[in-house]
Amino acid sequence: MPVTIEDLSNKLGVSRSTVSKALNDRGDVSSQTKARVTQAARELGYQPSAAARNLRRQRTDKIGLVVNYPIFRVSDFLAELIPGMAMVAEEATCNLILYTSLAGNTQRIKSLCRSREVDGIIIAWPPRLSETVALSRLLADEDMPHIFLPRRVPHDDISYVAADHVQGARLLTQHLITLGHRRIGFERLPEVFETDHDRHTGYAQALQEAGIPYDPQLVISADTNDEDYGERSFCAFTALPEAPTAILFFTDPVAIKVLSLAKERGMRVPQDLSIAGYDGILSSGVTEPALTTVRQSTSEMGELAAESLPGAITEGGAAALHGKGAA
Amino acid sequence: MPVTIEDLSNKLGVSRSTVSKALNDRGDVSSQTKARVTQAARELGYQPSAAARNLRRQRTDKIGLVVNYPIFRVSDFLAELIPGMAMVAEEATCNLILYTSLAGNTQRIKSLCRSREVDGIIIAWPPRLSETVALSRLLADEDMPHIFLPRRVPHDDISYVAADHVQGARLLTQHLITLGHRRIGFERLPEVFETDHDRHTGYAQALQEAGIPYDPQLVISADTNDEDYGERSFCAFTALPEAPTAILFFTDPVAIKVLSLAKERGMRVPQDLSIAGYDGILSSGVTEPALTTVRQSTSEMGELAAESLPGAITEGGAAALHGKGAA
DNA sequence: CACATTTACGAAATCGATTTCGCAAGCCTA
DNA sequence: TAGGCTTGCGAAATCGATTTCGTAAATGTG
Repeated sequence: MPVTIEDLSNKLGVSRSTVSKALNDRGDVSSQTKARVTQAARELGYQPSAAARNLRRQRTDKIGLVVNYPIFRVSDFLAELIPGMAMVAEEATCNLILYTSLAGNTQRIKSLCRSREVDGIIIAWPPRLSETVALSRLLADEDMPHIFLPRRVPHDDISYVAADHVQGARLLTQHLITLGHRRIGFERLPEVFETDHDRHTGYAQALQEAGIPYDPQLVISADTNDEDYGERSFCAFTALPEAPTAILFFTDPVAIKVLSLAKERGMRVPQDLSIAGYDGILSSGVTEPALTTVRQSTSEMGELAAESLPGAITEGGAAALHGKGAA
Repeated sequence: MPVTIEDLSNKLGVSRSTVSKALNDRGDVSSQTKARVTQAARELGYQPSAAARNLRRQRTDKIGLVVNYPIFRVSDFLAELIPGMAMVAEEATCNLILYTSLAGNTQRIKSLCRSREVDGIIIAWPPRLSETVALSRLLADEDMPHIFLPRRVPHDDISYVAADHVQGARLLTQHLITLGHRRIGFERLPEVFETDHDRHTGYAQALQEAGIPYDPQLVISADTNDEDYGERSFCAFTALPEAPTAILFFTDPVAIKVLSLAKERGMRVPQDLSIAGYDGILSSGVTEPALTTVRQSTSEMGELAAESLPGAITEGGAAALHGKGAA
């Protein structure tokens, strides 16, 4: 049985209140008493019970990381995200609690809020916009500070951390233009997230700045997210009457897949076709030729999210927090 | 302010005890009363306070994942490990709490135990053997169920989950032998973990089974873990009077590095040199030529660890738990 | 009908901290 | 020296659940 505050107070012949005040450095305690208490606490290895403390203080110093998506799909991204978040959280004397099986289940999210086992929530991979907004309202109703990651949520009163995809896609496109490309393919994602919208905006901006006309034929929408995704996309581009000399893809795995397809068909990369990805995952370093890619500063985003939440919690109420530039 | 059990009892005109007993399905409550309580709880959206519950029950249904190593070094592995662990834990109505900054700090680990904010601990990447044993003793003294991952701990009373590296290395070596290799290089790791020892055992076993004499010259110890690690290793092997035709490396990143070095020097892989890794990380699928690799079933290990701990906690006292075959 | 047994519920203790508020002793001031 | 202030401490309330145990009513038994 661990040492309790009562054991301490008995041993010292002072009241529990005094012990508590001495250890927490608040209230009226003489410096002598404080010293005696501190000393005894160290000797007995006293550590306050987290449960008792949480109950009384009505806070837990824990942040929930709710992964709102089939987790196996995002584990690469997760690997970058989690370490940073956990470390930053711990610097603020918080810890991260993982919730992987709440996806889409409003009831269970509500339960999580009501049980008050976390002080705030980070929602990784929020659902489509309308649901995200609803989710945010729900959390706000429950007085639960929260933040979305890594997708922009275009509402003034909803907090998120996300890369600046407009800028990212613009830079990437500019890079391809600098290399001499004029016909640049762009693959739209089927999902209706801001991410896709922003990238498209950046792509269009870069074209305009370079005086290249925007050709709708070069913008192809991938219709689903299944296995053949990459292949169908690739075919759609190559089947074009005037095929692009470079293509922008949105996830490196897909770009890598397309790269190998292109090589299979005897195209030389990047001489015949330039392929660009977006995630900057590990593999980009090991493929050959190396993939042109914009690196999302994932770990930074995680850190930012973890940082922002304790602040919002302490100051009471989640302040609107936005933005985060891509590298 | 969330609904408390008192609100419920007031509304229904029954005592708190009755409400609690009804909801937890224990003690004497008439089925009518139980129905009324359940109904009201649903209506009001009552969810018991985690803190109050934890305090009274003296358990938290939380498992600590203590990453006992600079976390950025292991994030790839972590990405595979965490999802499985978290999901399994949640099936057992537990959650994982991340602790990334306790590495080696005995005091803080002791504090974690004493605060009782977790019911059990998974230690990822335990330190060298002697420290691991000491750590296990400490945790046992604190009555904290715990398990080590993913390294074998050769003590009967210490629980761990790890791949069967003897078998894994044996299979990999056999594979190379089947391909016709007779001189197979083996790289020993500088660290004194069982992992290295077991792999070496498996390697030696496979050679013996194939009637190939064990040549100590082919076994090279990497001395440190720095940047040039892969390069020095590679040079050591190629500098041998009779160079190996295949080499076993222990981490895929190193193997991949060596692969590119070999290509730089004009060697053809695998015609001139076979290179084998061990981790089975993503990159193995995207390098060219594909790396021969033994896949550690990381996610399974995570699941196993998460599974074993709640059992040990419930049954009181961590039962000795061992083994886990490699694929 | 008298007595033993169930059944259903509630009062109160408990988990282990924090925090408020009151009180006594010591000190100062006029 | 009487009255007001400060200082240091402790009694008790509180956070919100669970659990033990006692008791009244209902039921069963001879």
